[in-house]
Amino acid sequence: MTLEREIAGALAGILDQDREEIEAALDRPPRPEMGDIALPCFRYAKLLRKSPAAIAQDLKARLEAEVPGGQAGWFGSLDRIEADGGYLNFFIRRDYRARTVLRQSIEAGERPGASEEGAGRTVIVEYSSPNIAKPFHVGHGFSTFLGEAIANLYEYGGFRVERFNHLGDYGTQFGKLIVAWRLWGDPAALEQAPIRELTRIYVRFHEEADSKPGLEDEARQAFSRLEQGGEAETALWETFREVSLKEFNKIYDRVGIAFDNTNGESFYSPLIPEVVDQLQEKGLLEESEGAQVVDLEAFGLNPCLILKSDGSTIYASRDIAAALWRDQVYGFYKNIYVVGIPQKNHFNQVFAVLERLGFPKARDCLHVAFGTVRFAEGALATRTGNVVLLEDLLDTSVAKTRALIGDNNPDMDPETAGRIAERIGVGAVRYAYLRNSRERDIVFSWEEMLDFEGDTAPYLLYTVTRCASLERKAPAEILAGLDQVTDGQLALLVSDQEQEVIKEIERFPASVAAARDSAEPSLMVRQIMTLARVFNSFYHTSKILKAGDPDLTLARLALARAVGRTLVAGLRLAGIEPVDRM
RNA sequence: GGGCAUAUAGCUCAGCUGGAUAGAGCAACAGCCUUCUAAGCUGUGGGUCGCAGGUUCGAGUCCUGCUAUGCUCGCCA
Repeated sequence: MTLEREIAGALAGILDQDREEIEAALDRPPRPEMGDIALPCFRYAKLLRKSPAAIAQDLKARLEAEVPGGQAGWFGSLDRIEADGGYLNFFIRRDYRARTVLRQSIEAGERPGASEEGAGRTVIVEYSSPNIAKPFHVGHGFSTFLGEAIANLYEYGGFRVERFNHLGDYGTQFGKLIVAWRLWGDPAALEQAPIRELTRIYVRFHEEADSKPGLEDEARQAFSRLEQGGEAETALWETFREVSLKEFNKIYDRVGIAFDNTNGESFYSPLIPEVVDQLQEKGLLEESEGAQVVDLEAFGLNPCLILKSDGSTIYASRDIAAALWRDQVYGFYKNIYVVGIPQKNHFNQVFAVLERLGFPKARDCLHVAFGTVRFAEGALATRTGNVVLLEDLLDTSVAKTRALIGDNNPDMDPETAGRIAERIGVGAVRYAYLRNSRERDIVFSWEEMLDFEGDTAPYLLYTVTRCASLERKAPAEILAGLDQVTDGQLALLVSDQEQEVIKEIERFPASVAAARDSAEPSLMVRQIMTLARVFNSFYHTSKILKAGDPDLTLARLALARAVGRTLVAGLRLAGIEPVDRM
């Protein structure tokens, strides 16, 4: 039972109110010197016909009278209770917090905040999902890194996670590509730099299509033949898909992301007729302007187009078929789409059609939307070549890191330095995608992406290296006692700064759960940033190895170890690989 | 025009179900490396929380209207 619940229970008896309501009313004071748990008494003023301040005073007196101090129960974990204006403030004993929180952290080991609550349930996370034949640019980084973090968070909660890369490998754009290839394709260039060559002809297609409107029609016909299994078209499409995937995999390998399933849109296309049958059976399909649509007026949405007037499929039909297929094969608990905000309407329509179909898990399909990566001057655009490739961003970040290591740590051997630079450089970029709430746009700026000070991954990693360094430098006889640190030693950590660090260690599991449940890694990322800040502040004002008292040194080393493990766990969830020196 | 977002310090952003003096980072300025990694730490300045009403003991937070910006609205994905 939590302390909040105990307090709420005691207060409920005195106030003659519902315990759960009181527990919900409990708050955290804005500053540590005001206590740890607060009850605002304003709402009881009318009922009790007393001022909030008088109520707080009264509650304090009653609690102290009814539960004599020094007991072993929950009251014993409190240092004192104060009435401050209309607030009743509870102060937790510092020694109690130090030994309970750190003991728990020690027991959790490398996996603080991990749980098995998701055992037996499968979560599908669809993310990254680049378009074949198009460059993998910094815009794709958002879905890729956000999705990976969300997948990690679910795994950490004991869920079985299926990572889906829903490749954009179908649609009219491939008609365009086929037409363009036949007109201008250069096989040698495709061999050398496939995506560059495919982008080149794709861009050229759009340039020429402006003056030759017939090209667009040709492209639609080419796609139609592809969908009907035309041999020449299929062979070309397979080549495009294969060479593109090979290039994408270079990036995925580099950032340590491995998908369980790379079925693209093409995979689901053959499943659509069955969906169409089902829709027809239920009388949901209507003809409108030659196309087949599902009315969604009951959902406040426009009709969803299922089949175009030429009978070919569209992305909505593919997504509907995909959701049904995924449940058949995986029996998912949740089916999560990590896709940008602009597709909000599309997913609302898809989910609404699923619901009209009577699909029982329509509401377990979730669109986890995120903002747009753009330049200050405007959107990223493949067609005009106005893009920054993710690979170039990573290379630049790693190179800058490598130079910094050279300055700061000239003795490090080049191989180690290179390996560490790769982790830090990539981590810095990943962090930039995860630190803000996901629905915010990211205005791309080299300067901000390559900033390694303050609210950045290098700051977090630097803090980890400090913790690691302390253990490296600790005398062997002290280190030997670290695994057997006693409650009595831990209870020495009662300074303001030590307590702030301990509070943040305590908050970590809840921040992990909150980040997972709201598919918002920034909640956890920001929390470990706070932990790192309070630790660095402590580190600068307090001696650890030279604390003077061996017991205190041991306790502080235990604290540093707990900080290091918590930060490492959080960084890994964010997809950032830690380093132990830099 | 309909729908959905967003608006907080010079810049980038936090602010949990309404609660005590609105917080970080960057930038600016002033300090701190013979001492556990200075990619760090400490301090200073900087805010009519887009505007106007309303609800409430109490509003950055909830409601209404307005303004600005972004996204979206069947045969692209």
